[in-house]
Amino acid sequence: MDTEDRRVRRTKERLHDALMSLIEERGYDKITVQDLIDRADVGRSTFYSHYETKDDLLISGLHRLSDDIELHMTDDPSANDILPSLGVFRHVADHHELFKAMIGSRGIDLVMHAARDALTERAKSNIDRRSSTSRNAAIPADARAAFIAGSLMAFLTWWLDNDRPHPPDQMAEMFQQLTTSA
Amino acid sequence: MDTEDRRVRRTKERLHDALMSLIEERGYDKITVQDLIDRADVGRSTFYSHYETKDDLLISGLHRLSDDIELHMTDDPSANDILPSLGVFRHVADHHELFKAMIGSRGIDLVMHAARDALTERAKSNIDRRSSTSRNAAIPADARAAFIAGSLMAFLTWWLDNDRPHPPDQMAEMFQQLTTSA
Amino acid sequence: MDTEDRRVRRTKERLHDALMSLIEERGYDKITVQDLIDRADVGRSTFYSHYETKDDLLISGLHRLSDDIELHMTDDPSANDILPSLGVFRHVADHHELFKAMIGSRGIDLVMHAARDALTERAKSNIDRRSSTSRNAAIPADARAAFIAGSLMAFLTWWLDNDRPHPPDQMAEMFQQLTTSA
Amino acid sequence: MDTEDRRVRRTKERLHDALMSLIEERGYDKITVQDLIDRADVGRSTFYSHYETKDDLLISGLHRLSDDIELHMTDDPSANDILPSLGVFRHVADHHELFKAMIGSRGIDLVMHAARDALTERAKSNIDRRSSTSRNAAIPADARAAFIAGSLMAFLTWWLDNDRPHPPDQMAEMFQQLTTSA
DNA sequence: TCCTAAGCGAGACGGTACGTCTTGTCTTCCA
DNA sequence: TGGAAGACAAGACGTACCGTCTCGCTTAGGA
Repeated sequence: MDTEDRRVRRTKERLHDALMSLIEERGYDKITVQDLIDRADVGRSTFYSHYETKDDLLISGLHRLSDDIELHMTDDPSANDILPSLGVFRHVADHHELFKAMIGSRGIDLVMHAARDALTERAKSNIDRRSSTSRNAAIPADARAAFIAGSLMAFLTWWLDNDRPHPPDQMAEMFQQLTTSA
Repeated sequence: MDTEDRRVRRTKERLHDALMSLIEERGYDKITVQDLIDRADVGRSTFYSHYETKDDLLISGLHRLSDDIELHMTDDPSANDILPSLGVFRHVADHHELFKAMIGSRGIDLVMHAARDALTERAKSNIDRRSSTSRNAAIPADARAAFIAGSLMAFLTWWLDNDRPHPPDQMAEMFQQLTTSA
Repeated sequence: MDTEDRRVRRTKERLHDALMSLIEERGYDKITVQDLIDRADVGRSTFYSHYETKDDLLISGLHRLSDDIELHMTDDPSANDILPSLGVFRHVADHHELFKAMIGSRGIDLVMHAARDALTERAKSNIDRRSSTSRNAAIPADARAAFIAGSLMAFLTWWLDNDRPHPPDQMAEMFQQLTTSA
Repeated sequence: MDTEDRRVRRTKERLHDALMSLIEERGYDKITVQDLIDRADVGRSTFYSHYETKDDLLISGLHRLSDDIELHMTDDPSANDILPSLGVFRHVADHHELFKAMIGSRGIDLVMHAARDALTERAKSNIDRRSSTSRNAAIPADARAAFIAGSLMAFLTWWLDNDRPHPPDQMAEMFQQLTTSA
């Protein structure tokens, strides 16, 4: 994978760029594979040799983002929380046009699902680490993790739907407060 | 609506039945309008004269369910919670084959979205009623409601994904515990 | 087949017309299915619900022509020949632009093949009828028929390739002369 | 052409062998350039540097065959016929698997066309040689030649289609008989 | 009792996007 | 330096659904 042809890398790059710009222009659902390859100046079969579907292209793009989020997170002063949400709010704020454009489309579900899975996993490992010390749980760690991650997604969705009425740090603060009992 | 032709009602009935049985057989995504009308023994144009899309048929079916849920809810001893979740868990348990069959399909997102919206609204009004007495919120009622409803959906999803490892009343109990700080 | 939907008939009509006009415009090989349906103002799936391929459309069109040829043939004064060729030469002359446009394309082979098969069959039955009276053949009737029909096609091809240097009746005369020993 | 690189010759050799074996395996139409270069172990660009298309490769292979036929022909005792057909029937019999495999494919038309052209030319020159002595023709030499060559092809086709029911010498005899009046 | 309009089944249709396939060109790298 | 390897643009293909439409049939409910 790291010894990928330079041409291949450029092709993928162009496809991702095309996807992003098209999402902002007309929304994820209204994009066809033809649109993508026209914009990216790429052959149809080339597209299909790299990605299975439009969704595949979107998801594969998320991996890049998640690395980015990771950075935000490690900077997080509240790193001792189960889910250091500040990084997430910041990241979403940074790309809010993109997220806004995706709302209402089927694509947002894909993104949300992938994000929730990643966050759930992270929450799970944080809970496990902590549980070794404090034993209080009548509630399975899995369930707690799913709850926390899902809550964050819901909170995030509300935030975006309402055009981010509060800054990221306030959002993180509220989220922290709402989940102290978890 | 209540003066609806008897034939019309029967047609709709057959379409909903067809949808439900097909969902359990092969999952929501793999159903086409053609499948529906074949199964329901209904003409193509008849389908489109009643519903705009397959999604429309699904959503319209949810209204029946929500009435059903309402019943569960009013029976709920924990009716003084912001969201009386027990009824929801019970209802989902009652139809778990259906929900299981929808998981992974695009349809579940529609259902979840509709359900979350309904729950959010309910939570909102409960919070408002309560807030008039106790004034504690640095957190907007909207956000609280979205958080609560979203959390419930996430918790529900985890429950279904893991084949309902606990009975509804235990789930409701846990949910209650996790959201006391909200 | 004769109780065919009026709409269906019109659709087929338009497709055949489109094919013919496009053949004359740019030659059979350069026509795509998309061209056909654009010209005929017909949906892609409609095309495929009636015909399997472009070739299929062409061949199915030949049946109409063969009826036409049949007429020419029965008028033929030389109807006692094994193959009354005059009708064929006349028919080809009537549509020479079409045939000219097909020369060199893959389509001409389809047409020629179909025509040869039809003519072979006709020759065969004529020979059989005659053979009952005069028994002279060391050569199987099948072979004779194939020979006669193939010869006519070859003669026809030469005629077209050289821009019909002789009128149909002269051509028929020559053909008659060349095949007396058959 | 005769100073062709040894490597080049080997490459061409392998491509022709690949073509022949693939034709017998699955028929001409089902062969792609990719199949050919895989079988011949040759690079894609290498193929295109030597041949323009798959058809080109096929046709270029025919030249070898025609040399072979030429040998058969000169051996022919009936060399005073307009077309010494015995050599042709023998040659086809020698390669009947190949020809059988091509029947029904688009490739047979290419071969037939090329063969007919060669035979027509040969017939033409024979007729011209003879005509200087016997003057009988109301029929142009061109037309006669086309007729003879086309007849032979048709006869040949019938022979192959019916799995060569008679030996080559009998076929040549019949053909001779059918074309005495030409 | 008739008759007239709505509801309906059947299914043809135009249209859009899909994922596959093959072609011929072009680039890179190796022997 | 020529050929193998193979990525690529291009674009036709046949398939799958969609939502619209026309057509008769049937089946009440009002005249």
